[in-house]
Amino acid sequence: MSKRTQILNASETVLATYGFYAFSMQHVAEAAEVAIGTIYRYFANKEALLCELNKFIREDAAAKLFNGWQDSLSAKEKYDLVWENAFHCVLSTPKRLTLIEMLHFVPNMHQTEINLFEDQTFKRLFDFYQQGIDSKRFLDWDLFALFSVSFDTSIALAKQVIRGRYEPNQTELKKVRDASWAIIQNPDFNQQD
Amino acid sequence: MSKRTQILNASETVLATYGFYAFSMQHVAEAAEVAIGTIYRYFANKEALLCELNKFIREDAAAKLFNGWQDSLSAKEKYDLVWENAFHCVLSTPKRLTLIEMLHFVPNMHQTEINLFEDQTFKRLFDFYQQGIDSKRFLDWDLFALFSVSFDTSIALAKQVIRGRYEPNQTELKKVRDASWAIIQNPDFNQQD
Amino acid sequence: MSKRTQILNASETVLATYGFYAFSMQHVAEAAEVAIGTIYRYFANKEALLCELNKFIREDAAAKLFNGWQDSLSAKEKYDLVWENAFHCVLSTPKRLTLIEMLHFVPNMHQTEINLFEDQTFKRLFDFYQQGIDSKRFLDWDLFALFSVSFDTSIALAKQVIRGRYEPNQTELKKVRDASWAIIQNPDFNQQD
Amino acid sequence: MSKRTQILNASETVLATYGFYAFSMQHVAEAAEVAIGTIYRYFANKEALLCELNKFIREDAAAKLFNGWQDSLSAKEKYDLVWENAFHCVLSTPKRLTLIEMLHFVPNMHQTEINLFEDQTFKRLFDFYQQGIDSKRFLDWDLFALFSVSFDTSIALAKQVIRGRYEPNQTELKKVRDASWAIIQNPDFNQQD
DNA sequence: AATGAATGAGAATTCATTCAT
DNA sequence: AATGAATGAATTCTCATTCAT
Repeated sequence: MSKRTQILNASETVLATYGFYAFSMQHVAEAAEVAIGTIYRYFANKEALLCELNKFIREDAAAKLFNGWQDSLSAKEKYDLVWENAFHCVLSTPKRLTLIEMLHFVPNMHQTEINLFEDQTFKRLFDFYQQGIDSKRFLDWDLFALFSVSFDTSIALAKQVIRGRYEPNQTELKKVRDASWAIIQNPDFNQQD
Repeated sequence: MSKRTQILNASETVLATYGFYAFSMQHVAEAAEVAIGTIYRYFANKEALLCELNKFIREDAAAKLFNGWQDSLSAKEKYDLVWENAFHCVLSTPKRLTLIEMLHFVPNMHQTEINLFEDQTFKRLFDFYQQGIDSKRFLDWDLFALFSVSFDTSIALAKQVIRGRYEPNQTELKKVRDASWAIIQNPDFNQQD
Repeated sequence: MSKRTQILNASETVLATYGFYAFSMQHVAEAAEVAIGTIYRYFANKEALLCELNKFIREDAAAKLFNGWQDSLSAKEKYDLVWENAFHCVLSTPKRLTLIEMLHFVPNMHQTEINLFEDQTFKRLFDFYQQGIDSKRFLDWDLFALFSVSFDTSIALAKQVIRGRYEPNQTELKKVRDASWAIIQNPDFNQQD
Repeated sequence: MSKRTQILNASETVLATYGFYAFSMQHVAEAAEVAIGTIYRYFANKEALLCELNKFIREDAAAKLFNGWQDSLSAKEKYDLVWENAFHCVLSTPKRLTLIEMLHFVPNMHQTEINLFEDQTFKRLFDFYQQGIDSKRFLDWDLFALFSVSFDTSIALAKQVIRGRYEPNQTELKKVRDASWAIIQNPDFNQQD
């Protein structure tokens, strides 16, 4: 693993452990097992490191999200895959969602840039929804309104697990997932089936 | 407004504006228009201030969430009220959700304490759901699984608005809200109606 | 003495002792017997401290230069006073000339600003020369050409003393001083006397 | 040009541009277009580099000062040559005087060593003055007192030009030069002429 | 109760120097 | 000989906290 990646991984670990509250270059250096000066060979300063970490995390998250995706899968299979990937992804790195939120506060990290970046990494998911809308398979709502009642439920549920409020249960999980799929279906279209 | 409240309000403002990144007692003192020393008359130290801020924000959020709640309202009316209150509450203080996440990282702020505190502030909502489950009006799922596909959609949608991805639209909003209500209804129960 | 002055004095001492080579805020703080943080209460940063030091030194030098000046003195008495003040001033703070040179290298310290400042502090001397030129008492040269062969000799001589090349000797000193006065006299004017 | 000379030249450039304030081995390496490690092949460390630079600058200055010097020239011609060489030398490398001053602050660079070195490089000029004194052509003053009212005026005038206070003018320049020559002549001796 | 100057530990950053290639 | 990545001590600067007024 390259020094750069080593440092980025260490940064995520430190941030997830201590938060910004105690995110120091010293801690990162120790966690990455490099000298402090080495960090500055790869990143101009703390701010730059955090910006790069932002991208790094989002890219990694996107990769995990689409793990197993094949164009040959049916729409429902694709949905199930992504919904479950998201659920497990949040659970496996429970602090990440918070990290992503926190990284919004890094100076010079602007929403529009982040959105552009997200557009690219989540393009496949956005396209999937847009096709559903265009083909009348899904309700004729705004894409992001559909999101909030379907895909986002996987994240909402995972958060309840993280908070210790909910024990994941395979059967019930499938029910939630299927309900979130059902809710966005266009009744008219499915009658045609 | 008491000096204490003045300081807590200023703290939220500073935190929402600069994040932890630049959350200093100096900034808080300036925003609250008091001397630094004065903060220490009301809060033992920075950590204590942040813990109190955590409670302060949650209490305020809870109050806003149940604004207009009356026991005489019907179940659906109660749901609509809370769903919409949550939606507008997130929109009116868009950084709050992140603040709440970030405050988890303050040392000596433990998940179990927070959960206990949340249990109290959101008791009414939890009870509302539990009654729905017990009376078979809602699906026989875990309370928090229900949450994730119903109430949580208001927050997911508000977040899309904050991200600039979605323009709130009264008609569509109601559709989302109603769909999130519909999805947790027990079909057997409603047939009885 | 105010803390600010304490710090400026200490800064000159440290700079004169170690040069920029080892001019650290730590050294200044120790020499001024204050905490490092205290320096930052009076000066925004190291650069600002050096800029203020520049002014401080120049003001002090100007005060010493004109010590004893009275409008009632004759032209020659005024010249002798300033020439000798300059000579002793350089000798009493032998590193100052170098400091002044070095301070030109502080970023954001620009020649035009310095000249404006010098114009004010040395105004009396410039006026004195200008009157000499206008009244035809002095040679009809450029003011600063006159300077270089008269007033500047006091500094050139003092530097030789500092370098250990020359032992000041009251009688000879007067000869140099008087020669430097003689050289700028306008022969035509003095014939009129 | 040898790598060593390349590095010394780059050192002067960097020093003249940024001062000690930002004189780093990194900057020198970039300016010299060599790798940092290469500097250490030619100079033991930064201090050694600066000491060598000191010599390098002084040797170069001495060479320029006596450029065109021939024993066959008359005393006045020699004086004019050196006076003007000095004047143009200061103007062509305006930061050098300050550099030389600043290099005094490099640790282990002692005044006596520097004087010894100067004695060698300026020997010709010192001898010239001493012969003038011995032959009664010049005033019977200390050598360095004579210096301050004659040769040093060329440097004083050049400094006024650097400061932007004076525009060099060929005719006037000669007047200043000649006046500085006239002032050190022994009237008794010249009557003999 | 309120103030804000003073403190100094700790964080970010720089940079001389080393050393494996 | 030449390179430049890696190091970590030293430096600048910040900021929580104290305390005399």
